[in-house]
Amino acid sequence: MFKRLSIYKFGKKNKTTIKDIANVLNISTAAVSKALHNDSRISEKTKKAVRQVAENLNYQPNHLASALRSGKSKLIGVIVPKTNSNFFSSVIHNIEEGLNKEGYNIIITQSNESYKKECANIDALLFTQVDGIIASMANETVNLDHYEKIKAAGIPLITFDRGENDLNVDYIGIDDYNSSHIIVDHLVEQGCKRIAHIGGFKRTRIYNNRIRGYTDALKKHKLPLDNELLIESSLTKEDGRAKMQDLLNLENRPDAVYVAGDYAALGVLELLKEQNISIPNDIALVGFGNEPFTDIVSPKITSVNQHSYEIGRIAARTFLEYEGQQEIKQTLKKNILEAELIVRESSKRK
Amino acid sequence: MFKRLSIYKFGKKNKTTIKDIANVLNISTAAVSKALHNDSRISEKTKKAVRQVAENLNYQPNHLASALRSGKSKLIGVIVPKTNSNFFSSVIHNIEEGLNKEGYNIIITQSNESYKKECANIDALLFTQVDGIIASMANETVNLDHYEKIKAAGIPLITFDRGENDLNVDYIGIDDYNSSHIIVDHLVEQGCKRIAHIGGFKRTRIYNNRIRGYTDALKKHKLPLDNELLIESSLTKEDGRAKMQDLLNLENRPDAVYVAGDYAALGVLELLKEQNISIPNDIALVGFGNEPFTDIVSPKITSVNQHSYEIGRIAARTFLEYEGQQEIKQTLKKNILEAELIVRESSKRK
DNA sequence: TTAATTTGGTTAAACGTTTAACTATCGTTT
DNA sequence: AAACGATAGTTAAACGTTTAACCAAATTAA
Repeated sequence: MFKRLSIYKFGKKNKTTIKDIANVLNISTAAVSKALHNDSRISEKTKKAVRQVAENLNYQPNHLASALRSGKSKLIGVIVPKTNSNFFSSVIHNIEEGLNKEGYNIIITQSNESYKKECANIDALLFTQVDGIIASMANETVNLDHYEKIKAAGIPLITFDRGENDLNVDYIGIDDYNSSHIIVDHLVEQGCKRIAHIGGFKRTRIYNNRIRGYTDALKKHKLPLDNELLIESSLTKEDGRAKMQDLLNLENRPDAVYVAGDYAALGVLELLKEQNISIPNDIALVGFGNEPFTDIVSPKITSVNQHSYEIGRIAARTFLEYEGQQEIKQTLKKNILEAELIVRESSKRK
Repeated sequence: MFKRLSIYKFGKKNKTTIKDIANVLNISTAAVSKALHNDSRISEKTKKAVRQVAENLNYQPNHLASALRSGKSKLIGVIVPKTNSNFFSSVIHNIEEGLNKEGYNIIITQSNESYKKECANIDALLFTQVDGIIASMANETVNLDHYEKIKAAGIPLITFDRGENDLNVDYIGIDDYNSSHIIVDHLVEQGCKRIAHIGGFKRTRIYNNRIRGYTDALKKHKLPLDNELLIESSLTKEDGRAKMQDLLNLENRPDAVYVAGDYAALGVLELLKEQNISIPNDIALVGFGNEPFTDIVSPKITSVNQHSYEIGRIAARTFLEYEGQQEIKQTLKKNILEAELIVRESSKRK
């Protein structure tokens, strides 16, 4: 047995090119290229020979060269606020699966909810010559010029979850408006009469829709609309706590809280437990996103499943539909999925 | 106000090139290229003019072309088992931060703990002509041929957290062996006498080190080594439950369990709560990884902080040290950080 | 004054593919 | 027998940069 050397050299790229293959077989590089792409103008015999030699020489196509020549990098950029949430991680996984099949690879970037980082990400992706971008916007993002840049670059832009109507691009997400209806319906059914909503920023489309759904659902059930019970929040765990404390300070406390994000709902849960307020009997709690921890904590938090699988799959498919459609107009598609309420202990008053 | 058109065309890439700039200024493309790279052989006056025109024409360099010509893609591949863990997500963030500064961008791929996916990821990254790869191995991975491929490609390979000694590449991780000592010391201090260890797969270096640390620490404290108390696990939440049940079935139950992963520790916690076994008084519990949920559940789980920040930063720095070192031998570096035990309710017997 | 050096460029090839346009050979049809 | 159509390639340009090698003009040194 030899001990493997612990040292290896960089830069020593003795890469085989199609030229090497061509030389071995005494044919042109064009023939090799065509053979490898299974062009009909090359005989089966030559194709076999080329494949054999390519194998022997351990040929690896140079992606940069083909991308440069063909104008297609076969790379898709993905922008998400954060990867360490189950929702985004799962969406990414499914986008990847859908695109890999067609020979695309994805570049994942995180904005960390920062507008500046999102701009930098877009620049980096365009710089890398991606063939398309699938994005979910940062919370901070209001100005959309950087997204217009993508359109200006002439590549497809597909948004999911956090989109913006003004952008006029494809979108995949759940029906936030109706989700609020489902949640309020459920809480009313459990006997709740004063339902508060700790929502996200109104300027963000999805949160705005949830807010509209909430108010309309209250009207539907002929419940009074109390402005004190509708609160805007950054939806972090800490802000969830803070906003819940505000609600507890009210003279007329709510008997249910619908929080537009699971992390904030977790903050609410902690605060209520600390103050020995019974969940769901004193105050029922519903979160949003169905993050794994909603099923871990005690009491388990009722939440909304956002169908990350479907969203990822549809995003990939949507992009692929544009494939090859050079110079052809984009047909705008909005995919709105029906969300699913997962009822757990935090809102189930037997 | 104009209503923005909801339709835009793809492929219409009227991209400005250095040739366009050269034409405007009536100089050569070489001069433009040099001006943009701040070459000393170009006068300040020309540089200013070039930059101005570039700005006006909204010039965006074609990364593919420069990468092809220079042989450097300025792209670094990152391979992680999963992005939806706080540890990996945080490491990635810090790698990115370190590399962005130097003009590098990263491509994140997930293996989903699958050996096959890991192979596919490496192929995809090499295909994309990344300048280096920073990786943490999948649980499933035993055979290392695909990693040898990276070395064969002549680019730096840096591993973190889940590495392998046989690979002989740079590594950044915590001192797993000593972490076990710290944990056992802590549990002994709390009065525990029969400490079980639900560990990871022995074949994985980090888990093997934790196991060795565990047994050596027991010896150090003159505690008997009971094979029944040392269990190998896949460390999922479900397997954690199952392995804890095995421990509970023993005639002589342990009075403490040190679990090599937080998810498995969570399974343990759930099972113990269901069976009304008091934590930490009947059985003390320690996890590993300091995942955010350890601080959410009740009782909060004592765990080990793996310094994801440092790991990411060092990984980036390690790569950058190779920059420009073409044809120069790699000097093997193993960065072993001291882990930190975060003591919480699950092991604190007042 | 002449040679050497510096300054500020230019020219042309190269990176590894892809692809439009062309060609040579052979078998088939009228 | 001439024309045609397949078949199976070849040639050469192109993608947008970078860079080694070269060069002319201006400046400096001897």
